[in-house]
Amino acid sequence: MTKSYFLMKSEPDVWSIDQQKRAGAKGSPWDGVRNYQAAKNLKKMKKGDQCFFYHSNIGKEIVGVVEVIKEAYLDKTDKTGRFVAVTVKFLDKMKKPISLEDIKKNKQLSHLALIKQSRLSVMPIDSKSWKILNKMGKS
DNA sequence: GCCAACGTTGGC
DNA sequence: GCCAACGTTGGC
Repeated sequence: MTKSYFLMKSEPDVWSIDQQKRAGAKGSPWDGVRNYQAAKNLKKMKKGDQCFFYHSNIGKEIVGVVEVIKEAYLDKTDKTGRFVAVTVKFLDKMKKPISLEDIKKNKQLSHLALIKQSRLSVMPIDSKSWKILNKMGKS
């Protein structure tokens, strides 16, 4: 089974990596997504897939990694019943957060939707970029 | 706080 | 089904 990788954005004001950490092994729902493209990406997630946790607006950096523990289900916070949520649990925090600035500087990462489509909040990350970013977050 | 980019809504 | 108006996201 090969894992897929993603990146999810959250405003730390609303939901931060530290809150995710406090949620512990039970994890917590990643809900509130109201965009079809993002929802499509949520539906692609399988148990065991990993996602970068990105702080938007404040920080603008990848701050950690979470793991999908429950695959897409109807988002209870969505009255229209059109959108889905997944459940994720905290895995790791970056030794060094990876700033958007640094990601932009890396030519190997210039194809990422994070840069090209700034408004998309859930996006796939290819395994090569995943490795590069993980490396960046360690040093 | 501003505004560009872009997604959604609703009138026709 | 088109598109103008409007709303939201997120970088700066």
